[in-house]
Amino acid sequence: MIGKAIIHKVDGTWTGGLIVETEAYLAVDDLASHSARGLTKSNASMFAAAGTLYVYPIHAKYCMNVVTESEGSGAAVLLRAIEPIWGIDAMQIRRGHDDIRRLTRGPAMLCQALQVDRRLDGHDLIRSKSIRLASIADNQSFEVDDAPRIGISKAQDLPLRFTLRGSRFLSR
DNA sequence: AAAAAGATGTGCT
DNA sequence: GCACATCTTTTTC
Repeated sequence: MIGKAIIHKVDGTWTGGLIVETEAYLAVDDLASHSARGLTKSNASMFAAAGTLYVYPIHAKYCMNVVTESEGSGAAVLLRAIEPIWGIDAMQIRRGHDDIRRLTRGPAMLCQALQVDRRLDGHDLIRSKSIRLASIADNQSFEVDDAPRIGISKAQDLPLRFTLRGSRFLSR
């Protein structure tokens, strides 16, 4: 998913950018994953079909994930940071910062900049007209680094954090 | 019913 | 670098 784009349209204005940092949460043998203890009302969309948006609340903020496996599996990729490209002025207003590097440098910052909240949970990122994944560089290759995931207390050894090498827009 | 934990961010030192 | 605001979900009593 590194090198793809995420875009969201609100009131006719698109915001979004290039995905530069993600973390994978697995369907099996991953105690840090929300799917680890089975399907509940709050994590239901993580068990939907690949391409579904899973938005969950954390510490009075939101984070967004892309479901990555077949319906019923429970695997998803957390979008942690993007390089801002579209609607930078709108994102600056939503975030309350002019500094481009402080707009989308973390999963909750990203959701605030793109105005993503729980109403979008369960949306189809492939077919939606307003929030979707996009390819902007089909013939370009990207160098990706991996490392342990950030901010979790279980399964800290798994190298499931992925970053675009050399990006200036990573969360840490 | 009550309390704690959580895939976080900010502000202050 | 550390404390803490803030709120939903999950766990405990």
